[in-house]
Amino acid sequence: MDQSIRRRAHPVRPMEHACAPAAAAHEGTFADEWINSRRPGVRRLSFAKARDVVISGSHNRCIYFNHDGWLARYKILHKGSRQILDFVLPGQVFGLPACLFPRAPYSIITITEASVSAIPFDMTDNVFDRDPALAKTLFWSTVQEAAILGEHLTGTGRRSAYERVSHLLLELFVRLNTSHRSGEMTLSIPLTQELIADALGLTAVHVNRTLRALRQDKLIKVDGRSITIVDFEALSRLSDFEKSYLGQAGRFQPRATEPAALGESAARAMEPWGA
Amino acid sequence: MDQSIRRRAHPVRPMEHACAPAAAAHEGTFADEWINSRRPGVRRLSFAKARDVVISGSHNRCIYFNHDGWLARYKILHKGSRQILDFVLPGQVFGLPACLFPRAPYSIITITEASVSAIPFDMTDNVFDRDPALAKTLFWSTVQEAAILGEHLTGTGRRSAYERVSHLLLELFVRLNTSHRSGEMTLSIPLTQELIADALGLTAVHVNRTLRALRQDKLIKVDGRSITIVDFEALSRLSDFEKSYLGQAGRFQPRATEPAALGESAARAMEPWGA
DNA sequence: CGTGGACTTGACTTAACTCAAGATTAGTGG
DNA sequence: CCACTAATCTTGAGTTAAGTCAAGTCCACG
Repeated sequence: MDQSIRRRAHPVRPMEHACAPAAAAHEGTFADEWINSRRPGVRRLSFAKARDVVISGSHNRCIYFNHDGWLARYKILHKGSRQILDFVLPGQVFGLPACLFPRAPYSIITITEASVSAIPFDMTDNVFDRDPALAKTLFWSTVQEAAILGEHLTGTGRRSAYERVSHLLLELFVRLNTSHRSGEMTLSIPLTQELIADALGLTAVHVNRTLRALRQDKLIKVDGRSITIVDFEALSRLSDFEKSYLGQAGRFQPRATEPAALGESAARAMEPWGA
Repeated sequence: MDQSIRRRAHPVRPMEHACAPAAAAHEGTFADEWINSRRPGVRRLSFAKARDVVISGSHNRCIYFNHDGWLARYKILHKGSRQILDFVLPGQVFGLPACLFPRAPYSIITITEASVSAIPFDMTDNVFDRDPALAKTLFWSTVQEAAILGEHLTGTGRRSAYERVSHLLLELFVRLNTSHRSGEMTLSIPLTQELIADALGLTAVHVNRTLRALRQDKLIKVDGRSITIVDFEALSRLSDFEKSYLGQAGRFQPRATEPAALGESAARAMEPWGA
């Protein structure tokens, strides 16, 4: 049966996708404290939906920590088409290349409302010596980013639309850590079909048809902006999904509002360096 | 011929080298000395053409420094198709993810004969403290890799075949530093049309037709394996080429056999950290 | 000097795109 | 809370860029 015409039981608002209730701006989360303890001068910022945080071609003096929103790294070509390189999920660091290169190689836009910490960053003041923990985190996040980009490149280069959409859903599923909640195979994502299309190098129209096909093949269910993975195994097989490229965690911190989890996850993020 | 069979023909010779006894060539170049002075235990290895140096899914205990060959990072999908993520040029470091992840996210194969240095690498022994220079180099090379992957992703996702081929040629031109030699717009590349196709997410047949079109449009000239850029400006414009994503150098070291150049370039590679 | 790899080209197919028009849904102000 | 508007989603019909299949040619090299 066609899931798309089912009425949604619960209206979904953007912030609810974002893994955390919107914290009051001044009410510092644990992540704030952690960051502040190492880097004075950190500012907390709130962005509305669809705001550019980093603009391609410009130079930045901050890197950012995303607390609770979704963002997208993207490029625009002269013909006007957009390629989304990757989505930035809660707990991820972003904006590093805009600091390292004289001109940021891509823009970063908010997909939902987002509150982020802007962390002053200057490579010339020898971060590697002064703050090795930060350096390691940045290193690790860059390594992860490269792995994800490689996987996305493989997708746009060699996978069919059907495979690409499947792969993206599985990737998001794993990165959102939903796996914990055992049987729960439903993910709530704030992505429009157009965003999905731009991430996969397809058109929105074709993503629509592809989702329909996946529904009809009983591999997924769609209910508004929430998607249920019906047959994880089949999707993995058909799309060559192998989650190891996502690393242990896939992100730096699972919940902005769960101090314990942060500590745990930060430790895990550092693990490769024996921290 | 059936493609899946042809693809399977990629020689896969598990290396007995993995940080094992040095194979050959004791005449160390300057690069050797430089690397050795910081990392004892470095071994010089020689690879024939079409040998896998890193195999997807395996774990490594070495990173590699490429002295003089060309290599390609690639993935194979279950249908047998191959996506080349990027080419490794002389002077580049590679193989880091195979050390950091339990399973290497991609394979790396030699395109030409190549002599490389295998550098024992263990994240758990706190490289960041013990050898900050190496850490910085690895960081920088990863940042560069991510930028290049992002550009390639944009290509396969949103550019036409015509644009992709143009863009690749310009990228290689810039990365090979040929720009120095003023008017000289000819580059000699060891790539078959099949390799180009696999890097761009196209078929070899279509790359062939595309090159013909570029020739007919008087944008390039092709003479065997050497290609001349006839109209750099036009190619840049049509393919949205903007070289800044390649960073200053694009690589760590221009020539393994040019000590002076190495020092110069290594310094430039470190520059972002004020080294 | 012949054999396999790389390159060419033609004829045909197809996955994905484009255009277009409705149907739903979400967001806004009154 | 409703009405209005703008996104977003959906589907059909026709187009096209790129793929597939096939049959050569041109070599480099053992």
